[in-house]
Amino acid sequence: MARAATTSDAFNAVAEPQRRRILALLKGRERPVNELARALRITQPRTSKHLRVLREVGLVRVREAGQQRLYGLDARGLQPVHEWVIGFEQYWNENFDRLNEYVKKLQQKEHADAKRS
Amino acid sequence: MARAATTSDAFNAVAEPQRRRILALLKGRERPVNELARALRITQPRTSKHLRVLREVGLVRVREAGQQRLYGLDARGLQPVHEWVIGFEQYWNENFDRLNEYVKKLQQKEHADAKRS
DNA sequence: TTGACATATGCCGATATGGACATATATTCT
DNA sequence: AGAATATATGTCCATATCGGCATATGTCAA
Repeated sequence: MARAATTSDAFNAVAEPQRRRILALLKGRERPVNELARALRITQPRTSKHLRVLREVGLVRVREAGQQRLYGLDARGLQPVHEWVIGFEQYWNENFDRLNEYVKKLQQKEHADAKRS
Repeated sequence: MARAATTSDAFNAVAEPQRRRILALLKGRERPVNELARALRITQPRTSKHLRVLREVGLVRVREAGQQRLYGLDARGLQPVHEWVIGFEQYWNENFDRLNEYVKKLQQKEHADAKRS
């Protein structure tokens, strides 16, 4: 076997910094390829290829507009990512850590009390 | 230039399905490598390598426990991912779409009214 | 010390990528 | 039709994986 394809899902599409920047640029309004390329300061072919990946995983859609193609954001594909990561929220939450320690201390105290009696 | 390293940040670490599964298995309790390998049905070396990546980006921590090494979740590194994706929430939200259309219709109506008067 | 068990690494092979460049394709203008 | 503009693709290169396998390293038990 070999390396897994990174083009297959939103997680992988979004793992590429440039692609994240493209998505950010598409918030709110559509943009033609060249505008994106200029904004990102990368070549047009490269931009097109990143857009292709984003298109294939459904994170952007294209609309023909004369000579140019307007790319627009379709953020629905990001929901799975959000749902996955949200499943870990309680584990990075500071409050949770504190609660956790609090509970531990309570248990230790109980233990000590039990011994004493 | 060549392909960008995927080992460098949480986004990339999490782009790998097996690694996501490992993180999920570490919710709540620590686990030794072999247990993870068995649960994922992948070889031990492979498991160790994925754990190494996760360790390098700080998503897991290790604790020596005699012969074995217990891996535990450190989800704080997932916060950047969460924050990034949350920035797109309004764009995939159905309510937002509806509101959007509603506004458009209002504008059209206004336009029509203006013409009529 | 020797053996069993748990993990981490090194090496090799196959392949997917990201990037640069040249070029094909499509559309608009003159 | 021919030129200019906007995009998409194909090819080539260098490199970063992912996986399997063998093996080094470390720990505990007899």
